Amino acid sequence: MALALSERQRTVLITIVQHYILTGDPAGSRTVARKSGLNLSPATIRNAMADLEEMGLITQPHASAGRVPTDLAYRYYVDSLTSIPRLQTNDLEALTQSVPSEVERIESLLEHTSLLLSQLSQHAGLVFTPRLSTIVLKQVTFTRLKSTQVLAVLVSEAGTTHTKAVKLDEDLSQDTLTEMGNFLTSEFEGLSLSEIRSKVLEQMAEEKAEYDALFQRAMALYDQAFGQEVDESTGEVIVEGASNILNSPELQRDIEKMRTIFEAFEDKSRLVRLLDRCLSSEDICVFIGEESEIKGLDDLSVVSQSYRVGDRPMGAVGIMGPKRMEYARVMALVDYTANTLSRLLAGEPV
Amino acid sequence: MALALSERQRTVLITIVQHYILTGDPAGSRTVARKSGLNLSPATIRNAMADLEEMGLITQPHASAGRVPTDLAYRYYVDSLTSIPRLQTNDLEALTQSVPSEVERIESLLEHTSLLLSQLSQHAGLVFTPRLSTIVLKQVTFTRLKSTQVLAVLVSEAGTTHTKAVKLDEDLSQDTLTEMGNFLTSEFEGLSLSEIRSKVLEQMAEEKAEYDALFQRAMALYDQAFGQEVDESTGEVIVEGASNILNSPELQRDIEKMRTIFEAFEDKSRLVRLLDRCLSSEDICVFIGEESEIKGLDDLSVVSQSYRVGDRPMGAVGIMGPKRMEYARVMALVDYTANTLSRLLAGEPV
DNA sequence: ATTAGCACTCCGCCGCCTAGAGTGCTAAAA
DNA sequence: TTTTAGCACTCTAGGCGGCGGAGTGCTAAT
Repeated sequence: MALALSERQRTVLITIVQHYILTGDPAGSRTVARKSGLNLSPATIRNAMADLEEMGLITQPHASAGRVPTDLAYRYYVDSLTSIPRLQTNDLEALTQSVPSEVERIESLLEHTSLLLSQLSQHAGLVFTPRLSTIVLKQVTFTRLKSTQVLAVLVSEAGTTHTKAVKLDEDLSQDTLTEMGNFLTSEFEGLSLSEIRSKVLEQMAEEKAEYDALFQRAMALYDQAFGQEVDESTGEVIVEGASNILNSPELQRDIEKMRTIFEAFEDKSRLVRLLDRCLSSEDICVFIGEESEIKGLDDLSVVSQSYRVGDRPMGAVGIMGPKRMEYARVMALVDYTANTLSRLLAGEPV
Repeated sequence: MALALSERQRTVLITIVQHYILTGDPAGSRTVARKSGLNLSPATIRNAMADLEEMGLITQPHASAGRVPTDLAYRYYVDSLTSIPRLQTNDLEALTQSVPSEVERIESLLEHTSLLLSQLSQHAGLVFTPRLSTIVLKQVTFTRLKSTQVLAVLVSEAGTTHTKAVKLDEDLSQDTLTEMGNFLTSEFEGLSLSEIRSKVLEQMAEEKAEYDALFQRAMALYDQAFGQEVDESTGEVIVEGASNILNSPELQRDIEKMRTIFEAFEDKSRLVRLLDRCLSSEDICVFIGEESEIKGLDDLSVVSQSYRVGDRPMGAVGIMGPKRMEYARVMALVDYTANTLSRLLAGEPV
């Protein structure tokens, strides 16, 4: 539903939102009259504000306070930022300085990214790692830990590793295991794990005679290690700088709210759902308050953008902060970071 | 310095500590008189309390409140728990139920352990992972990611993996890399990374002719991947359930304190120092307030115990909570968990 | 050595008030 | 018709005073 606002209403609304974001104080008619640039008296502004209140865009925290934006107003405000603004030059500097010249360990890179986002935004940083099914296989190896205990190690094209210990019925030698790994690698390299998954299921069902026994057992072993995992794994969530939430004056009042927020941060499984909604879109995503549909996050907003390798989305980065955040700046930050990360992962120079 | 307390003073002190731990309220002479079991009037208790106050064991938050234990009193209290108490049966049940029957992924196991500790203790759970130098090598492999980009993967005897991407000057084939990995594995399996480190340095210095060129280059590659890392790596810290800190009424008052606590949680590098102090001792460690020597943790206590594989300590588990915590219960919890973890990692049944 | 009694102190709470901010309404001005 | 000035009204934050309760330290009696 497109909101039909008069030019004046629009200006007043934007002024209120900006004022509130900047100061944290409700905006009164006097303040809006001065700040808006409209050459109108407070009384006139009051009329416009009454309209906006009726439309559910603003409210007063108590009867004789100024007006505060509702979630709807934030939505309107964010939608009115037609394009993602440019990065502020100081942010740009800070970012380019912190970009590592080389990726030594992807896991660390993602953690670092989350931390960086939190530090620059002064909110909580957020990074979703790829879910297993999207990963492209590069190599599989099996390491014999104990008599019937084997560690399956999978290396992806991006350079991430994924392991799982497997218990065997029989005691296989390291040589046999190595051979199995080679088999699987040569057969499946370059395929995504979900593709492999279906191939494995298919071929194990057929039990084609063209494959020798070793390969059959290798596939069984692979399936034992990563089969289920592929379907279930949702990827991880890396949250850094959660303590920044404690900076929000409007949340400091209510310890109970604070607790539910922190619990929401720790409940990774729910956060993952946001990823899905963000991955499907090319554009940057902004979830305001209840839009995240996560209990406990209804006092926060989440800004996130997916990062890609090649054309397909791998995961997402973002920040979580109070609804009263500098959307323009944060969106620029998140967008730039996602792009940089994409390029780093692709091995391109940045 | 051993504190010389009369039997009565001792009883009064313990009573105050226990009362405060249980209720969070300062203990007055009336309360202590009733609770202590001593058949004395409040007035008599008051005398003893005056003595204790003079010794710096208790204070009053304000002039007409009861007494509150100082850090010194907690120390005395903890020291007086001569042996680690038995686990409460309900805790024991909860623990045995949550112990996984099989270890599929050590990283997940450690995370799970931290979470478990936090849930049972209602404080923040803490797990230190082994530092690189103590790890025993099982296998090394190199995976060729791009023309001159190689991923080094190291599998430990315990089943953990450690990776690092390395940039090469020349483009080596996967076959060559595999051979290099095999060389290194056969040469170094069963040695700790720090032992390997010195061997590598030594042999690279000598450049013995008895080793062929491939092996020389393999060692150089290994060194590039893990050489520095071994000396620097401090292991990781896994903190779960940090939000439990928000439950402490005595901390809720002071948001600023809360912030520094959360920041301390996020500053992993400092937490690691505690590990060292705990690893060197066989016994369970209790750091009360400033004893942790970590800025921001001076309002908390840390209880931790190392876990071992075989005889050598690998890392530690623990909890962080308000100084006013049930030390007896928490210590039992941490000790039991550390032992269980040790056994799980050793592959023994639990 | 222990205890009862007492005067004293201090916090937390309640009710009261005031100053300030902001509103909605109405009537006058543009 | 739109805008503005004026005004009465409402509500909050914050300061002030006055308790009641809890706990203490001291002294004198047991």
